Amino acid sequence: MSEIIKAPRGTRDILPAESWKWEYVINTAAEVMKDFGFAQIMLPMFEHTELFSRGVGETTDIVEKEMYTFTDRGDRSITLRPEATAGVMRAALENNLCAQGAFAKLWSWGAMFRYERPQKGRYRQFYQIDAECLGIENPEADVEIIDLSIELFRRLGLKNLEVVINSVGCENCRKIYRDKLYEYFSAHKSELCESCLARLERNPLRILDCKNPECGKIADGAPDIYDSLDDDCREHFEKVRAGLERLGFKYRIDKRLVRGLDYYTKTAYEILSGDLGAQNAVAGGGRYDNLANAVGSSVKIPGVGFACGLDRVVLVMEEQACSFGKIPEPEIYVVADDEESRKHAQILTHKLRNAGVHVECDISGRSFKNQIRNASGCKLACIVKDGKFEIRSKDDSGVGIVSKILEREREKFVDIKNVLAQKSTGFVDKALEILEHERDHVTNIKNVLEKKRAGDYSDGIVKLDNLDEAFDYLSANL
RNA sequence: GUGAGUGUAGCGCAAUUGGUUAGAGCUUCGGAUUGUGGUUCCGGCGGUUGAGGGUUCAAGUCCCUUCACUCACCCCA
Repeated sequence: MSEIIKAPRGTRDILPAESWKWEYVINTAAEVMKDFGFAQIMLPMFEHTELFSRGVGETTDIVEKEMYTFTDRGDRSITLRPEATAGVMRAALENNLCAQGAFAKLWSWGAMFRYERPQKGRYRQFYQIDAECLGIENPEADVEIIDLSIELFRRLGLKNLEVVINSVGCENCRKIYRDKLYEYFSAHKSELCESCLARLERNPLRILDCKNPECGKIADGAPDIYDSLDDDCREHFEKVRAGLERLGFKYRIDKRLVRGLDYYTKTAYEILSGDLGAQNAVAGGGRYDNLANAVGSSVKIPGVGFACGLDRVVLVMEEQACSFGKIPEPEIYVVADDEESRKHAQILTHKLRNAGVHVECDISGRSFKNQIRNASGCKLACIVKDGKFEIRSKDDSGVGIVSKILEREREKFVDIKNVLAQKSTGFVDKALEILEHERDHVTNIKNVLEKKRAGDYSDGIVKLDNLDEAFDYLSANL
């Protein structure tokens, strides 16, 4: 027991009980992406370390302490991707997807890796759905990306979401703002928490993000980023806002929203869920106009995109009891009695599956009885016995045996008559007991008869003499 | 990296102030029963109580170490 090797910390197996839900989410995402004109791109899960250290930013937490980095046999420094955007950009540059003013709308999904302490909604190997629009500076691209992410959640049926946006300005604005913040916070050094003191030197914007209430108070009085935005950035932000309003989206502006990755410029946004734990961001994204240059491009390739945490989406959907479509379960269960019947059952199952039907047939050697027990969940059961095929439909259950039950009832009434006639001790109770006991059967008959009145005259049991007939019947009656 | 909580059958749980052979339920498998179809009954499988050490006549229970999980900080999706 204790010797079994376990999955590494922060990783997990998405088991059959869960995986069908994931499939639904990914399929839904694929549909939304198609409707928005985004094409799928599949990327390596590891890249040269430099891509992330330069793209994401040397001073970010991701690069400083969260990357899975190793040296391969060729002495190259390799890193398991901690996020998707840098890789998408790399692929676009390498394959000239944005050459000569062309633009690309790309989406992808897959595993990301970050070395962090796991907790609710956070894993070391986690999954993201990711969409990027490369080569467009126009704010309408920002709006489309935000629209896309909201539409994805709308289709998945998520409730209780909040869209939060901000502008972090371009490189120039940010430099100016950064200096202002540095000046401001330097004057309050003694009141800042330990980590904020470190942030002051490296990235004062992060202090705005601090959840420490003391730091929060000081941050409240900090200079406003909007006073540092130049005309272009301000106009861009206004246009994004106007676009969102045009589409009827509600959003909140949060001046403290600072994305943790250095490449963001201008638009930054997050979609938060109230039904997650402390890790309440279900998606996040924004614009990154100088990522391309950071990873070595000589031409400027602007971009906007977002990433959505799949693990968290599934978590929230479960929390909110959202639909994941249909649970995959067999439409037909083929039950076999003896060795000879098992052979027929096997062939019939094979033929039905050839025809694209989800069929189950026992392969473990279960008893006839247990096979039937298992079949009871299916819409149709085909029982193979003595070379004959008997098909029973779940919906019509019991229809074929009405007469048998009625006969039984008649016997019961005779019993009651006898009991009453004897007038022994407690005879009334005994008679009532018999009637009570049979009440279920009576309502069963009632249901069956009502079905018949509704026009359903099949008796629920179809007897067929050979395999081909059984196949034809089953194919036609799904 | 820091803090708190939890580890007992495949799953979710129980076991008196430390006291006999660690128990039922669900699942699974087999049998009986019926209207051969979600019923009911009987039975089988299933455990080094996360691991290691200590205290004790005696440890699932107390102490230490370690590992894992969970939640939170940090940060993010």
